[in-house]
Amino acid sequence: MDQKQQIVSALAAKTGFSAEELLSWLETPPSPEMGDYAFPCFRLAKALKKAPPAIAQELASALALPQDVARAEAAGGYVNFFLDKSARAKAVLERVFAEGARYGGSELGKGRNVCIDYSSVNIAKPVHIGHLPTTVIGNALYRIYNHLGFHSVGINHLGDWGTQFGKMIVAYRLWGDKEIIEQGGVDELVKLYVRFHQEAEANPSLDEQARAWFKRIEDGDAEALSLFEWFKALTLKEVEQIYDILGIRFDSYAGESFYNDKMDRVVIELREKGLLKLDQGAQIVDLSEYKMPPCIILRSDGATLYATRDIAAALYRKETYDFAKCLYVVAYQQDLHFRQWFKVVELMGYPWAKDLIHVSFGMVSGTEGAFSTRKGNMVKLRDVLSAACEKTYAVICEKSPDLEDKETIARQVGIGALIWNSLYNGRIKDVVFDWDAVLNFDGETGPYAQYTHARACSVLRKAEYQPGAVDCSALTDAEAGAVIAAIDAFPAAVVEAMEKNEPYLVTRAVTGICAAFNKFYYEQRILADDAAVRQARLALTDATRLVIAIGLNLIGICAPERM
RNA sequence: GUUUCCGUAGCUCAGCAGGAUAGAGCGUCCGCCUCCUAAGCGGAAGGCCGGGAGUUCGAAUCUCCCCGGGAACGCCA
Repeated sequence: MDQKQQIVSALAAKTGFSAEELLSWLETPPSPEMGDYAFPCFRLAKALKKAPPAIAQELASALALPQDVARAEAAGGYVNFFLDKSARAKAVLERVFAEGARYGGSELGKGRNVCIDYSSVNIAKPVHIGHLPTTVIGNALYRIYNHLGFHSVGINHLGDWGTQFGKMIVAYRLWGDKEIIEQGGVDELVKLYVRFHQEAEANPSLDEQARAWFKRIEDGDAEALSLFEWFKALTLKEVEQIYDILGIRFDSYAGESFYNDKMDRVVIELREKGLLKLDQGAQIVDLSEYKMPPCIILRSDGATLYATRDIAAALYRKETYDFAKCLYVVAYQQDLHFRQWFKVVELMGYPWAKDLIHVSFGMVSGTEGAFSTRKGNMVKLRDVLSAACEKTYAVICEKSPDLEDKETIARQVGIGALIWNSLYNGRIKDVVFDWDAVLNFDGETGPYAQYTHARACSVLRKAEYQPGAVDCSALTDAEAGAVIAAIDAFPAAVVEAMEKNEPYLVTRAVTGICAAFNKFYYEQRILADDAAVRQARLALTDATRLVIAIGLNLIGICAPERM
C-alpha cells in the first residue's frame, strides 16, 4: 500500500466516507511548498454540517498519520499532507530499480489483443507529411498498449483497390517503361497517373479501357494481376524504407483488396437481419433514428463502398484476433463515417461494437492552406525526414564535433524531433506544417528529452557508477524531490495515455521528468564529495535515465547515450 | 442549413470526472559555463481563460444561448 492509499484509509476512518471515493478527491497542491497531497474538505461540509476550514483543522490534528507521512496541516478548506521525503524517495527508487525496463508497465491487458489500424498508405501514391500523425500516433499506441500487458496488432490497411489501378495499367502499357519505373519508383507511377488524367480528357476511351483493366484485376487475369502486384511491391518497398527510418513495423498489411471476397457475407447478413433498405437505387442502413445520414452499403450499380469494406474488416478482425479493442487512427474528417458504420455493427447485434474506437486527429495543412497534389504544394515525408537528419547532423558538428558515429545519432535525434513534434499535443489539434517549428530543437522538444537522457548517461559514465545501497536522506532537497515526484507520476500517465488513446500524455510526463532533472542537475552537484550523497544522487540520475528512456521508447523515439 | 470539433499570454499549446495566486515552450528583454554535455538553468514583461446567462459554497472546467474558425453531411476513400 503506498502513501496515498494510507492517507485515504486514515481519512476514511475519521470521516465515514469510502476510501475509494476519498481517493478520487485527493489532489496535488498547486505548489510543492504546500505539500505533496491535498485533501479538499468542501464536499464533507454538508454531511458533517460544519464549515470546511473547521473540518480541515479537525482532521489535521485528529488523523492517525501513516508512517511515511511527516505531517498534515490545515490550510483554508484543505488538509495538506507532507510526505517524509526520504521515505518517498526510497519507495520510488526501489520500485524503479525493481521493475527496470518494465517501469510504468503492468499486466492490465492480460495479454488480450488490441488491433491498431494506422498509417494505411495508398498504393502508387507518395507518402506525404499528412501521413505522419497517423503513423506516429498509431506506433506510440502500439507500444503503450504492449507496455500495459496487451498484445498490439499493427495493421496497415492498404489502399490497394479501385479503378485507379485500371488507369495505372492502361497508362503503363501506353507510356510506361519498366526500367524507369524500377529506378524511379512511386514518383514515376504518379507521373503515369497524372498523364493518364491529362490524356483522358481528350480521349475518353481511356477511361473505358481503365474500367476494363480493373475488371480483369477483379477477375484474376494473370497479366493484370502481375502488374497490379508489381505496383504494390514497388510502393511497399519505398514505404518500408520510411518505416525503417521511423522504427515502425506492422503485423499485417491486409488492406482493401484483402477484403474483396469478404463483403458478400456482410451484405447477406445485413439483409437477413432486416437492416438493409432500398433507397434511390442503393442499399442503405437507415440511421435517421440516430440523427445520422444513412450508411450506404451497396451503390445503385451494386458495387460495395468504403463502409461495407470497413464492416467486413471489423468482422474479420474480431474473428481472427478476438480484440479487446480495435482502434482506427484516422483523421477527424472521417468522424461521421466511423460513427455510422460503428452504429451499423451495433445494430447487427455485435456487443463488441463498443470496442471499435475512432482515434481521430487534426489535419495537417501548409502555411498557405490545405495541401493538395494539384497545387503541387505537397511535402513528401521522405524529404522532411532527410531535412531533419541533415539539420541535426549540422548541429552535432557544431556542438559535439568529437562525437563518434554522427550519422546514426543525427538520424535518431532528427527523427526524434519530428516524432516528438507530432506527439507533444492532444491529437485533435490541427497542425500547420512549418519547417522552422519542425526543425527547432530548443525548449520542450525531442532533442531536449534526448539531451537530458544523454546528460544523465554522461554523469553516470564519468562517475563509473555502480548500483548499491542508497541513503535516501540525501535526496530530501527540493530539486531531488521534484525529480522523485515526476518519476512517481509516470506510471499513471502511461495508463491514462492508454485509456484516452492520447500518447501526448506520455510525452508530457517525460517532459516533466526532464525539466525536474535539468534543474536538479544545475542546482545540486551530483558528483558530490560526500560518498553517500554522491551515491544517492547517482542512483536518482540512473533512475531518471531509465524512465526517460522508457518514455521515449513508448512514443517511438530512440534514447542515445551521447549526443 | 444540419451535425460535430475547436476558441486560454504576441505565437504554439497544457490545465476541463468543478476547488487554494490560471501553467509550459517559442518569441522579446536581462542574467548564469575556473565545476557533472549551455540542445541546459534562472529572472522580467505578457491573460476580464471568445461573449452572455445559468447550476454551485466555488466555474477556464458543467448546462443553455450567441459570436468566430475548422470539418463532415448518399452512391470517392
